[in-house]
Amino acid sequence: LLNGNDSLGGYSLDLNILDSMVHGMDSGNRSEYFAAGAFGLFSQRGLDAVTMDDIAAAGEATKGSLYWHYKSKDEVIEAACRHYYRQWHKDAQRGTALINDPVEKLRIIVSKSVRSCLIDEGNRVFTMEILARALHDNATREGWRQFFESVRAFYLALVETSVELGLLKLENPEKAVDVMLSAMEGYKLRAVFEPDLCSKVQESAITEHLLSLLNIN
Amino acid sequence: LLNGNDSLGGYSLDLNILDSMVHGMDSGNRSEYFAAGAFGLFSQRGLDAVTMDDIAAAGEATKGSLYWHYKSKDEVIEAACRHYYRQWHKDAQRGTALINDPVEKLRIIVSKSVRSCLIDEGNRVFTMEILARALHDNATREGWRQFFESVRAFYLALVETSVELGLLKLENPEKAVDVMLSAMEGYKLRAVFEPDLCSKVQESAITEHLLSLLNIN
Amino acid sequence: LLNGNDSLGGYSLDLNILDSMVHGMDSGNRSEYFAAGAFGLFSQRGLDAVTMDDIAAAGEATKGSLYWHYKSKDEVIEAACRHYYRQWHKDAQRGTALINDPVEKLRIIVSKSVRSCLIDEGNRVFTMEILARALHDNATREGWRQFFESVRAFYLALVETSVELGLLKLENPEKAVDVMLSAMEGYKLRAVFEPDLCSKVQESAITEHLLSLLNIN
Amino acid sequence: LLNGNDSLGGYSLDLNILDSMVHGMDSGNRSEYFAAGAFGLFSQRGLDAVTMDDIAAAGEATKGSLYWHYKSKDEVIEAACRHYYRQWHKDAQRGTALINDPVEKLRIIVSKSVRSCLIDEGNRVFTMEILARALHDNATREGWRQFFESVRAFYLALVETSVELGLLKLENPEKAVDVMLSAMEGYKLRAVFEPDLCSKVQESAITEHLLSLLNIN
DNA sequence: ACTTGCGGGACGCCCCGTTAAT
DNA sequence: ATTAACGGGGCGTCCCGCAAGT
Repeated sequence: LLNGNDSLGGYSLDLNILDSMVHGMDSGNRSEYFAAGAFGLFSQRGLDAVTMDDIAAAGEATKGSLYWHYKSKDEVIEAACRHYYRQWHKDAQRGTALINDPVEKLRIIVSKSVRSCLIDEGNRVFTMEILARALHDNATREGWRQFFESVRAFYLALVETSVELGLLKLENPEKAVDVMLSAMEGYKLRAVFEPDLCSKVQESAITEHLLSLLNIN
Repeated sequence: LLNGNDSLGGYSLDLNILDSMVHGMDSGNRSEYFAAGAFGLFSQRGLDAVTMDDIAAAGEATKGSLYWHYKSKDEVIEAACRHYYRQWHKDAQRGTALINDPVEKLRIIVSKSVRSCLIDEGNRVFTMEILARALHDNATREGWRQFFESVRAFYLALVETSVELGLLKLENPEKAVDVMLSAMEGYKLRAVFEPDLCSKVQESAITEHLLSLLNIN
Repeated sequence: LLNGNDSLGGYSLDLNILDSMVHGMDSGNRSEYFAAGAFGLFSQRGLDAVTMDDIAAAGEATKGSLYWHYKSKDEVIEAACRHYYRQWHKDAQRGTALINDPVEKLRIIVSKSVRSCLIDEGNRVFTMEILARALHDNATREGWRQFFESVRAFYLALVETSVELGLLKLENPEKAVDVMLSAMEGYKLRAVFEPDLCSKVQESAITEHLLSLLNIN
Repeated sequence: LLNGNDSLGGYSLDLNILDSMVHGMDSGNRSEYFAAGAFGLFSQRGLDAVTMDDIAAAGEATKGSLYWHYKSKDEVIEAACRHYYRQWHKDAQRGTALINDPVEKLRIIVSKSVRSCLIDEGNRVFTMEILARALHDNATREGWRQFFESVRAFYLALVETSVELGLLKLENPEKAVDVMLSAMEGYKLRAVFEPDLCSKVQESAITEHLLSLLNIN
């Protein structure tokens, strides 16, 4: 029988990082509050333009408190990243929890991803900031690499299940997922200087294009 | 008749920015020397990690001298961008000057672009830095937008000529170029955290993939 | 008759501070534990380089606990001083308790002092730290002054007793003690930058020199 | 024949560090002005209590300017030390330039040293601060060690010359100088908490005591 | 009595982009 | 074209309370 949870659970157990991304240990407490606020500021003004004082103020506290939770700005940035990663996985799982058909799941996930990664300006900006930082910071790069890998695995599992069940026809599922993800990143990058490309009007068009790369629709 | 220079000249006259990109006013003198050095430093260490002192030292001069040529760091960054833009266009024109077949031109340009924009790490890093800056700086964004537009126009002119001459079959040339460029940007973005994606080994594979999006080969 | 305790008791009753130095009220409890730990850290890293967190951690407790015992860093430093003062007096009394001959007592005390104040690096470093602090802090200065005065009185009592008993020949006992103590401080100060001066090899040479200033041996 | 300049010049050429102490390269310019001001502040308030802003203000400039001359507070402290070292040597040479008799020279130098190192409170305080710092900072320690060595050599040369000329009777000149210097340091240290010990009233008494250790008078 | 978690200002150093003087 | 000077913060850290638990 088709059981989405199983198929997902299968790899999610292997990738223990995903687990920590979904059920972060920081959730609920003050640290996460700071991280969420920092994420907001970072996505508005950029990593460098946000000071530790700003972050503290956004958390309605002072720097002294902030530095109790995180011992450096680097750690705050890292926490903001984890906040973002967790959000994506939470979103993905919330949206597909009740669905069984893997193709339908793919439709939902792609649609959600377009909305969250491309249309949502805050997320898009934050992502770009982090990637620019990743150019010169190993930890940031590695963090994003792992996140991206988990996303890729997420998609791949669904695609391969769909193919196995005969619901999808793809010669090379892995390559298809890669091309689709690259296309999404391409949109993201171009949106930096062509904001209209990722305006709400384009949402369905982009979604359909990405799905077509997975041979869906 | 098919005349590459004409077809290029056609729109290049319209886009007066392109002209300045190809025949930059700074060329040859001291300012351009600073800009080139700054470009090198920026692509190695990142925009913020490079100080005005570094740039001055790289140009074998002092900060005072640098400030005589450029009145702020912003202007130096802008100049480094122009340096990059010019380089691309010079490269593109040098490579296609003696070729008449537009499809062949496309092959060359795509191949060159892959090498220069994706394989070349310095350029790739600099591009990312600039795009991150463009997120919060209008001038930078506008500059890149114009550059990208000129690149797009460059490709489009060649594609449309090819189609008109029956050398290429494309239902929607504009969209094909867009998809191809998005794919290229996608590679660029993923290469940030997956360096192997743009290693020299992948050069031909990437080139072929991009050309296939233009229905070439 | 010769009674060491009497001669000592004589001034010790006048200087009630000495009493508290020998029978500290903090002894045994948690406060003293903190003070001893702080003393250790101070003599290794210096007063400023040690944070309240460090001291708390050294006492296997948290800062909150430390602040329950002492209400400021100043108080902790003061306590560390008392710890050091007490140690000296305990040491001096333990070493001479069973001896009756005041000259022999002097020999022992000088020898012990050399070992504890000059050869022992921890004590030497701590002393210097405290003296530097005393330059600008009245309380610290006054504390050290009283300690030094008690030490001086200790020596003087023994010297005067010896002279009275005809065991020692000194024209001006007070001056002799002063010169001897100054010489000891001189060694201490020079040892800061000439560590060999107070290495273990020099122990007996220094001791003999100091005793010779009291006309002993 | 007796030629003070020769005898002094003899070792001063050997100790090239002394030369740099007397004819400092910083003299006259702005850097030295900062150093002198810093020295003053340090000797009043202590090394830690003086901020870079204070030093800049004392030099009638801003922090930016100060940081142009010295790249860290450590360097400023080092410069203040050099300022002090130079001062001593200048003073010593100025005072003995026209004198030929080495014993007379010794009288003058000891007298001057008492006045400058012991009676002068600023110098005394600064010295103590530096020595406390030397406890944990190698560079400071080494600097002071070299200075002290140069002072010792200065005295020793005069003493040995005097002995050779039969003007002074000393079995072990080296030891005599050492004992005298230790005694001086002893006064210095005790003056921290017994200010009267180095009050102006005591000047001649101390001087005579120190000279007596060299068997003079 | 003693601990813990957390919060709060203050400020020091360092560095950087930028002008005057010259 | 250059040396010298200028302010303006940012990060990090520190010393210190406060509340609630045990």
